Amino acid sequence: MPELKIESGSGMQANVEPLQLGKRLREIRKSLNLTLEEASQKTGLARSTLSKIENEQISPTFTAVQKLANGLQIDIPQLFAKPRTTMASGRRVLTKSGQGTPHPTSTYEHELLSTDLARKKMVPFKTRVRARSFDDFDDWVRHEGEEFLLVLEGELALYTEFYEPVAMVAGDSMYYDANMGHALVSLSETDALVLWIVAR
Amino acid sequence: MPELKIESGSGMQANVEPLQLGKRLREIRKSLNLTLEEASQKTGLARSTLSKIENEQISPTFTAVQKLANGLQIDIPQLFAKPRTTMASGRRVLTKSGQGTPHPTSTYEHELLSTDLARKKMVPFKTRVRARSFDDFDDWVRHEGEEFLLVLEGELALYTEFYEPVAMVAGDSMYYDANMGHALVSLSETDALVLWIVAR
DNA sequence: GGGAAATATTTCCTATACGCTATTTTATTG
DNA sequence: CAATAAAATAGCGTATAGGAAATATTTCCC
Repeated sequence: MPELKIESGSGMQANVEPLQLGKRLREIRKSLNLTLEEASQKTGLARSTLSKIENEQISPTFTAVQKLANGLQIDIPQLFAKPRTTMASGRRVLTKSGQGTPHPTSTYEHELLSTDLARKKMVPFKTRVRARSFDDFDDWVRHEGEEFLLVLEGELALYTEFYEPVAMVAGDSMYYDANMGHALVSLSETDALVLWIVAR
Repeated sequence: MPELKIESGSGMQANVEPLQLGKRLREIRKSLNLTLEEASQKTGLARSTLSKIENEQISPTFTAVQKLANGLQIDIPQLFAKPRTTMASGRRVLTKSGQGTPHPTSTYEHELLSTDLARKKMVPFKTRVRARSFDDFDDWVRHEGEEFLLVLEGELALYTEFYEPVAMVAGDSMYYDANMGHALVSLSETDALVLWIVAR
């Protein structure tokens, strides 16, 4: 399959230079290896209509754009946005079980599940919360961003600033604003295991 | 690769819900303290046209949208983007095991682990990949953002566009750019269970 | 509340987007 | 290279977006 090409010279404001929607759409369709006929099936728009849009012979209505976005699985802001410079396209990092980068602290034992994290949107950990860790709990953790956690093993309590603490068992998950003070303590005799993801 | 058509209601897609462009535009115009007449002057579109667009009586062409964006000094991606306002400080959402919002498709069974997801940075799923789902695999999934996944149960293969497929077992995790085509298939006789997080 | 000014909506006409079918162009195969 | 298939484009009728002016609605005085 062909490489997804990314425009380089698009200005940041859409009004500065007139965003070549048709060209963009053609590139996307090509990168998906679709013919006009196939794209037509997926989007519900006629072959000829797609052709005209791509050749900038007509200016699609917003409903047409919606059908396009839905059918080709592209989201609309992305369609109009200037190309972002993120992680190089085609990158992936596999972490085999237990092979993450260790990161121990007194209460927790973090295992970083993805390297090269500077440019990423999320930072995934697998964290072992030591048994009976309540004594070590003195102050809230608090930082920018949002967190998601899923209990993999054991039982623990999540303390959060504006709420009562909540007990969690394997399978339970929590999503919260990391600016709100938070802390995890194990309730069980054995360690608890948690998947922990932080987004900036 | 075998034949199958693409699900349009996968829930990971950004544009499943209608997106009320007209309502949005009216809000913007009001917030700028502009009358239809003034907006008309700035955009070059007729009063009546603006009115119809705001009342969703017509679907503006892309050229009309460009004029609007130009005249009112808004950039187009922003116009279509969902409200990016971060979650109100101090918020949290607990999801007990098995109590997420179900979201079934032909190959996968998604359980959404956090409600009110539009404003969040991450969208967490727990996904059951049906046993022997290989036959259903037709085309890459591809969208804006980055994904992290952790295998909770079973064995499966992650196919990614620029690499060889990789086999994963419980405890293995993967971080990748979602613009790169990707697809998960189960290798085992039983279903596989995966934690899946998408960041925009 | 009545009247006038400001603002928004509706009407009607013209311009153009969209779909169907025909035609041209590009790719494939012997 | 010819013949054929596949894909993209063009032509034309119909549906709908866009603009000018008329009508309706709201706002603001007194």
